[in-house]
Amino acid sequence: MGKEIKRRNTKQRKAILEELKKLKTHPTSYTLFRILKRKFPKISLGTIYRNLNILKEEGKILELTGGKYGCHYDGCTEQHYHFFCIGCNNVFDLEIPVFKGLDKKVSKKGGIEVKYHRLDFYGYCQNCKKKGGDSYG
Amino acid sequence: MGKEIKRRNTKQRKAILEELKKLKTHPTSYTLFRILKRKFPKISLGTIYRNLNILKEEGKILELTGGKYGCHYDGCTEQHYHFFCIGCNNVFDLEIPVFKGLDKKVSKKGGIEVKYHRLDFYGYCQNCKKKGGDSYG
DNA sequence: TTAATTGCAAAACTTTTGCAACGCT
DNA sequence: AGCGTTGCAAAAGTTTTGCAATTAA
Repeated sequence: MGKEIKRRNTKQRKAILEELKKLKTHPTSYTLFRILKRKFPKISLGTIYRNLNILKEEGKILELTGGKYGCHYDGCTEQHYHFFCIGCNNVFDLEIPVFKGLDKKVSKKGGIEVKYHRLDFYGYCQNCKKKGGDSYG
Repeated sequence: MGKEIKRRNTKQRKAILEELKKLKTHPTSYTLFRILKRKFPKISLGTIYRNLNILKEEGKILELTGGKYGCHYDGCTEQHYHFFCIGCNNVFDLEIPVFKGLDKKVSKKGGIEVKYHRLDFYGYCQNCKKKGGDSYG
């Protein structure tokens, strides 16, 4: 409806999206900032945040709200589920089938309008499992 | 292991837990702060945060990391799933059966150690559905 | 050319923390 | 009495924003 903004394809925005598509360990905004600084030494956190919000709005990336601070970002927008390692704080994609039809079922049962769902698993990744044993709790 | 701390049962902590058990719309820390201020006009946000962390550590409440800012808190620690209304920002419990055994299955398949999972639904609640129609998108 | 974007700095917001006074046990 | 807890204020961490300069189209 309102004012359409004509986006430009800046080097910075391109690089952020590219990095997100490449990385398997979905980084936080700050991690992304440190990575991008290698290529753009003067890049600012403001630019990172602005572009993450734009890319999210355009549906090109996913925002994963896993921890208390700092969302993690995912360059793959196909629906899939995630595993959050509580040892190393990394986030991994899981290759388990998506529950299709679940949203509709829940909508009907609850009298609500479910748009999407998110299924997150928490625990220790292969690496942290090896290192920590069960001292982790 | 280390130093066991002997907790005291203060009025403030008791009231916070009580409020959380009572409310169906799981509040954020700040909402809780405003509610508790009615009973304790001088209560501070620091007290809210400290107690939420203690209660969480004691396993008496659940921390729901739904939005970018501000976790929501739930006074019920039985495993269950949640619905986040993207209209009014409230969070509701869902009464759908829990996927038992899912954690084990995913652990095996992924070579990881899943401790628990979280299933969140997003959309419009009964109220917001009525008000907004599909202008919400 | 021109309007979106950047880098920078400051502001806004959430959460934590140091400390003296207070209050459970 | 002893020490965990509170309220307050300041600090730390995350995210947004105003603005002049830059840059993609």
